Amino acid sequence: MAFVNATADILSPRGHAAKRISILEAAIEVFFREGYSGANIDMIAAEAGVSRQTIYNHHGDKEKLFVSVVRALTERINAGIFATLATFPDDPVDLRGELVDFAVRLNSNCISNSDGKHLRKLIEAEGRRYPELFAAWREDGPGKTWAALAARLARLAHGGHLELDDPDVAARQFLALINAELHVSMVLGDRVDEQRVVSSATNAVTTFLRAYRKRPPGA
Amino acid sequence: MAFVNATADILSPRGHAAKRISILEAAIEVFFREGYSGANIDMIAAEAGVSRQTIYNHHGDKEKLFVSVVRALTERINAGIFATLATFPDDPVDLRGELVDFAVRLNSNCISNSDGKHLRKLIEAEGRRYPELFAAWREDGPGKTWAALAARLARLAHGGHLELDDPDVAARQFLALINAELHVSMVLGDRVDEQRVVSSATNAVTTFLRAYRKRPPGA
DNA sequence: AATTTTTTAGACAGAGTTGTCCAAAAGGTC
DNA sequence: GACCTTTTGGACAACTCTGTCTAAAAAATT
Repeated sequence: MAFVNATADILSPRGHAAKRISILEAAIEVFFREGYSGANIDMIAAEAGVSRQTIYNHHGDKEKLFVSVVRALTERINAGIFATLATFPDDPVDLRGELVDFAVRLNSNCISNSDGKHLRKLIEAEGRRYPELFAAWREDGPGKTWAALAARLARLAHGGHLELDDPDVAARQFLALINAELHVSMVLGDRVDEQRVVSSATNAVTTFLRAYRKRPPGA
Repeated sequence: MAFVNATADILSPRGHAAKRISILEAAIEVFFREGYSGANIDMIAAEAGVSRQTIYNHHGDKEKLFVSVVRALTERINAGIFATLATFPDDPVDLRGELVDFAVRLNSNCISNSDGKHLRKLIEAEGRRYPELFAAWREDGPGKTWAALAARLARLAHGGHLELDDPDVAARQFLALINAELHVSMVLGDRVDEQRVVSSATNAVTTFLRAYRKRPPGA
């Protein structure tokens, strides 16, 4: 029975579903490298170790495959971001050190890792061609993560560690500062080593705290 | 005489040279919209109001045309950035207000204008395919403009208006903060109205000055 | 082991693209 | 007006890509 079979595939990825995954991974890589127009199904088939027909069986056509790629990336990245946000310092002993550590985690696990690079490029390259798809990304991605980070910062302010006019603005600035020194390298695909991530995060947190750390009332 | 003719064309853009320019403008638009692979010569010819053969006469082939497009954009943008940098406050009466004005000018004239959007997308999409071309951009673009902005900030520090550890870091952070609230909109091609540019610049300068403004020694 | 599902390789038509060629037309120069 | 250069439109071969179709092989299920 085809139906029962398909259900089993979703639950335990072997055989049929294993191919689906390897097709998706290969498609991410090829769309990233070549862009939507430049990518062709044969490249993806070769990279996935699968015949062309199998791709059409699984995903219908090139455009549907592309949509699946974007959805898969968005889900994975969002999961990663929320997992990392859960490690945001709650009631810090060493505010500066803990913020730097958090910034480094956020950067290396979510923003400058391979999923992050892949999705960012697909959005920049094809966002205008698929408005509804990327509008969804925008709400689920930047929209939610900004709000979640703003809530965390607001809590620090409430706990007397920070002094914020507008947590949303502060959240966006925090993210912008974290990437200030890495942006160009990431766009051109240079290797971003851990050391530079740390130094960028350190500089970012230093500036952020100079602007937003609560100062003793008397001094 | 062909040679004399060509020279005249370069000096006064009419006839021959006028076509060259309209081809270049059309190519910018089409490469931006469709990407390198997705763009085709017939689209560019139609948009330029020119026959396909004329494009081949002027630019050789698709790849050479693309290189010309990137060079033209880079030159224009650099000229704009340096012109704007010349308006950086030298000995400010109202530091905050003048920095906000400068940030707004930099953003609307250089970063979020159409050349800026076009070049940014071409770099993101095709940078890895033309390493030497984009390495040149990187040195002429971010490299020089960062250094120039850093020098301006250092002068403000020397004049007693700011307190900087590292002018280079401060310059990159200043640029990052200016775009903190506009980045996503620009990537997806939304209309960025003047009001949001101003509000983003205001927030950026507020934070920047909280971190870097020289404080009276006693307080 | 028999049966059903999935995968494969290859061929294929249809469409699109690049870059060249050519003869006629248009434009500019002396 | 005669001459030279540039532009044009159209035709063209070579190539690439998508998506379909087939029959045979492989894999999974019962």
